[in-house]
Amino acid sequence: MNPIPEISEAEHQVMKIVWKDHPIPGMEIISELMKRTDWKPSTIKTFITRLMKKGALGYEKSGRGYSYFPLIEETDFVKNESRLFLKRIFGGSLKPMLATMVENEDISLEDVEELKRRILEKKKGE
Amino acid sequence: MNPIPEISEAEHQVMKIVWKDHPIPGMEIISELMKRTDWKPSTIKTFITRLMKKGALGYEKSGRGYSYFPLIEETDFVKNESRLFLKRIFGGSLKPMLATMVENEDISLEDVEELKRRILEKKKGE
DNA sequence: ATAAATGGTTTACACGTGTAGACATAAAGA
DNA sequence: TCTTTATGTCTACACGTGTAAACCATTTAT
Repeated sequence: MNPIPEISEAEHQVMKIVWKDHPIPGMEIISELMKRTDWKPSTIKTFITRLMKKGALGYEKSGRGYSYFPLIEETDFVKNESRLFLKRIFGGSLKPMLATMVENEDISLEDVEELKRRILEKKKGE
Repeated sequence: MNPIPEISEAEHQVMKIVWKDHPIPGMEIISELMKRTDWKPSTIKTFITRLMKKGALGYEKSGRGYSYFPLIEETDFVKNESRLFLKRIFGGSLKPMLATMVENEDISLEDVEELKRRILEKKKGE
């Protein structure tokens, strides 16, 4: 996986649309985002341009304009952000992070059982 | 807990020093941070000032200058950042987040057992 | 009392980000 | 073909952040 570029919050909104469905025409990105936000079309265009400059989006001709597609995988992005968060707030150690999350968010015993299964699965594969 | 102000990455470094030991003289914050970073004293002073403006640090006279202490709890900050992260990257749901973390970071079965104990403890207290 | 040192306050500047208008170009309709 | 319309590019600006020098006040040593 290529190094993930820095993606700002607003840009992330754009990426989420593109990850969901691509290649997607610029026009559709805009109308999709205008449902959820009160950004003007020019604002969204700026974000798309910036994402292309950052190497996060690629494009291809389609109809009157372009269609866009992701150049970075959502899973890679999520993995990267998670690592950064873990490092930034918990010095990189998972345990205190899990403790905090469990302390403050809703989680059931079944969820933990599932987690256990996952870990077993993973260890088996190694 | 009062609403947590936005604290930038560099400012967070300052907060970590102050959380560890307070009230702490400005001078000590500076020498402590100069060990870990290559920030100039003026840079660190800027961060301290901004944190005071944001209501994250308080101060009291001590010796020739001031000593500083946190106005927000580290646990509140961590809780807040965790929520924001969860919301931003995982739409607020804990389960996919845990799955990702477990998938990509090292975690042992014992850790999960401990997690289970914690949850039981918490549920008991409710 | 003056000078030096120590630490706090003001000012500065570049870069990313949120925000968006103005401008250009190409396609489509009259 | 000429005008309208849709879509992409350029320019703009304020605010936060990283970065730091310059300046000022207060204490301490000479």
